[in-house]
Amino acid sequence: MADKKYTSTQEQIARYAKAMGHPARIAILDFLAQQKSCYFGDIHEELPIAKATVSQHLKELKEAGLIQGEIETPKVRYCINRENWNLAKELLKNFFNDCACQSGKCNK
Amino acid sequence: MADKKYTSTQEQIARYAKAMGHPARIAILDFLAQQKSCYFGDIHEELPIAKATVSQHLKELKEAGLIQGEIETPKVRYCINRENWNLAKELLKNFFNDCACQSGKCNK
DNA sequence: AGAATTGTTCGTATATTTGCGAATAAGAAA
DNA sequence: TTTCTTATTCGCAAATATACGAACAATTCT
Repeated sequence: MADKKYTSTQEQIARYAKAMGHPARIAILDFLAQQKSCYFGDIHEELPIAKATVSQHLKELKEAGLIQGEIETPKVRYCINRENWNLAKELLKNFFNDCACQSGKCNK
Repeated sequence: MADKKYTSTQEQIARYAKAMGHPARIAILDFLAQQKSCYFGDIHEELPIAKATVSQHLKELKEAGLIQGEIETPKVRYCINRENWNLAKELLKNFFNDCACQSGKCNK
């Protein structure tokens, strides 16, 4: 059981999943996905948390690659990072589809 | 921005995502999905972590509903919880598909 | 009964996450 | 220049998560 590591695919899936592992971040992604607005202020208004916390969640999503932000003085515009969004989508789709459950071979 | 909450769908997606937010847990799900075996010992052999830690990860996956376990003395058999697995799959599929990116309306 | 096998639980240490208010930065407006 | 708006960063506290070895529990084997 020693010196085993995880595959890079497993690491990547876990990374995206972790970024999505908080309701506030899902709400942010939902909001950006709907294109209601891309500005920090509007995102903040949508959430029940302080702006410092919103900023932190945005940072995590950005570091995971799911969103990107650019300054549009005096505001900051965020949006879905399309490329990585689709990558995450694919990885998760395959992850779920590769289960034997799909072919009815799952015990129980 | 006060007294807003998250939708139950957002909470549920975040819950599944959080459970999947660690490489070890993805590896466990991969392993169970492939039906290579369902026994604790075999899962443990596959991972670079102590059995106490494996047990903990399994507990989290079980609490999130993604797997289930039953004693098969003297071993313990784990397997994917098919119903919730498919639910997670659907929720995530919709989550990713509902993005305006999909229709090419995503800015940038 | 005693020993071996299989996993879980306990106790503990360390690291990360979540959250907030206050302080800060940077450009726009007065 | 001072002030206002907008958002990030800092400093801190509290809660969770991650990981391990040792102790336990439950059953089987000798």
